[in-house]
Amino acid sequence: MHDVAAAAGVSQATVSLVLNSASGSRFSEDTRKRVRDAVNRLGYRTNAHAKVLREGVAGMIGFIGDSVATTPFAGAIIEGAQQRAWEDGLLLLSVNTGGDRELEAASLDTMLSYKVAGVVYAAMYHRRLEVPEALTGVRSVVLNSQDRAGRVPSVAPDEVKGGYAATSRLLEAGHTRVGLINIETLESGLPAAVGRYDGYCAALEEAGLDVDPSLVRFGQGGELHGYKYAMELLTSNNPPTAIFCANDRGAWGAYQAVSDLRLSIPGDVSIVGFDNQATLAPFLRPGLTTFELPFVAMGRRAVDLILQDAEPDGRVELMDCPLIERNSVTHPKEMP
Amino acid sequence: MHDVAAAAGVSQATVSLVLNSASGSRFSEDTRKRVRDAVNRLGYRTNAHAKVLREGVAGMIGFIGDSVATTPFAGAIIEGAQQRAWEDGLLLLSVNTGGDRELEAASLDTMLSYKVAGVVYAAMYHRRLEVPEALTGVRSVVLNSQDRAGRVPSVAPDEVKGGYAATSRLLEAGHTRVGLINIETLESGLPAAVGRYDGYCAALEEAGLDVDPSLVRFGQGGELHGYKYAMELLTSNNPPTAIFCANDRGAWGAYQAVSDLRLSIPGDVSIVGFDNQATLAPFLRPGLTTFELPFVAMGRRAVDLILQDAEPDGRVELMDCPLIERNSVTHPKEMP
DNA sequence: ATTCCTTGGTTATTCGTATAACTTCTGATG
DNA sequence: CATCAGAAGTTATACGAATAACCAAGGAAT
Repeated sequence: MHDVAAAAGVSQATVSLVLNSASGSRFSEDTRKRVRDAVNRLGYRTNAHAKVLREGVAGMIGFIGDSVATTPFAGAIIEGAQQRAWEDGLLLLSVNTGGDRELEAASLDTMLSYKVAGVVYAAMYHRRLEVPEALTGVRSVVLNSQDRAGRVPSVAPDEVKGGYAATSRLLEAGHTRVGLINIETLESGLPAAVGRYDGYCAALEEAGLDVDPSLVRFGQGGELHGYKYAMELLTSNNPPTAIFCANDRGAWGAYQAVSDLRLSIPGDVSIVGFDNQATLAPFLRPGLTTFELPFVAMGRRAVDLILQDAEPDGRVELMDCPLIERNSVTHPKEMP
Repeated sequence: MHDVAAAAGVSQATVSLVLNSASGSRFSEDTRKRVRDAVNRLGYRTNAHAKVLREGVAGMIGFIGDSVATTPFAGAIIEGAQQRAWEDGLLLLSVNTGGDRELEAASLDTMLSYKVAGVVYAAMYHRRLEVPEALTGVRSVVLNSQDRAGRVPSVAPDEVKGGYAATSRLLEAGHTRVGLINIETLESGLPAAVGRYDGYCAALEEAGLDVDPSLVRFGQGGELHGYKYAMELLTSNNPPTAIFCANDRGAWGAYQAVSDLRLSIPGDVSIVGFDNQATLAPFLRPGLTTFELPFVAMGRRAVDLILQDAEPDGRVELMDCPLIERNSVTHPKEMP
């Protein structure tokens, strides 16, 4: 900046003021032009660190994820966060810890020494977690999970609403016997499992139907369990005409079971998935109707909260999972 | 740091020297202890910007990707880069541009103003690309692609070797009629298509076999083309006993074709894929034998080059694609 | 007794930017 | 004619750490 000043024949302060002050008429047009020319001629670029040193806060947001970047699933979360940050001219300082608490603490420490404007603490899958000690006192948001201690605001998918919407989609098509293949037991406490189940029950109840335990299965989220439980449900003596699979991988297993039983989707049985797994759901035949976890939106929202300097309370913000309509749902056979 | 100095009853310089100088005996043990105690008591954390301002270079590496984070595929690339960076205590300053050159230039500019130690320019898929103007003169590496102008060093997968290894795997199992379903035409110039094809030819040649054009197909990488071309190959009057699908999605299509023809894998036809797509290859029945793109290793290597201050030439470093053995390959039927 | 080394510090300066406070000049006004 | 008000800049300082250069005191060597 001193070089630019010298080249333009003005003082360093003038250069700074010309480059930064929005209030127009502080300097003569002539001077402003000389400064801008010198800047271009010399290829001057401001030193962000000097600026931060003076101002106290950097144009960066810390992003700590357990394995977000690697997960095919949740990579979009980082994308959303970064998009939103860039809208305010901020960059993301990111680290994937792979769950290593030591690395987590060390990298968080480094981030804080860089005076990040805030920290997003993102989890690969929706759960209740303990945020690191050093995060208290720092502007931060838990993403795709919830702070168990309830001190840091969280952004997470609305699992209940999702399960409700998925089940409703099938009920509205006219089904009255709707099976559920869940991803985990309720005892696991996994919000995705518990929430989607609750939504399933709520939708049935609202439609005046009872929850029939013989139509509900709890697996481990793999396609093997999807296959096994779909087989069980469809070969029972009073089979469902539709199945809500609480994740797409389970749905894939169900597809294989349906195929092995020489039945067809959606003609004989309608299926709704969950997750809208990019490398799976669109490629199944027929295309799987499913619900999308709003990763990009959640990433955006988390950064939003930081930029808006949200109250550091334990508020949990739940975001809608939009329906991705494809071709695996139709009305039940009996009804025209 | 001044506060710490005051609390410990020494000068700021002493604090700095005690905290940083490796050479032990500069100060008395007593003084050192007083300083360390004060640091802990006050919860002092160094201000990285002040340090950078003096030293001229930050403990950060810029990472610019076109869509790397979102791609289920290549997210691992960012993981590898970050791992390697952190081994030297550096953080990744990352941006996904989605291919927007303007955003790219702007974010690169911001990164440079943060005095990053170097910039990794990563592409979602392997191709030849133009690096941004501002990158010249900056320590940088092109990742998962190659600089067309040949000025920036590149790290990319060894497609030829991969194609060669995939084909060899089938030849070694005893197959002599090996089909190829490629992901693109050779005219596309796509290194993955051209390289894997070249490797295929080289392996056949080495085995003393001719390349039979009737066994080779060029698609667009989707499972639809995989299905179509596998159908063509397998219903021809002299069908192959094994197919090398140049990507896993194509292999998936081929699986469906095999299934529709009431044939079995690997009994009737062996299949090798490419990409080891995490959400696909392990879940096919039988598990797909395929090759992995070394994303983590490439990410690591790119940062490595930056940290080692590699010569800024157009060198291309090719990395091996390891074989992921599953169950889709066996010897041909005729041979016991 | 002077010089010289060692130990254990301190002082002063630098990095690049932002900005409060000051200066100088030119017209206009009472 | 004194003064007051903008316009157009400049000067000086602070942000926080690192480090070259300096200093003081105590012993050892000459």
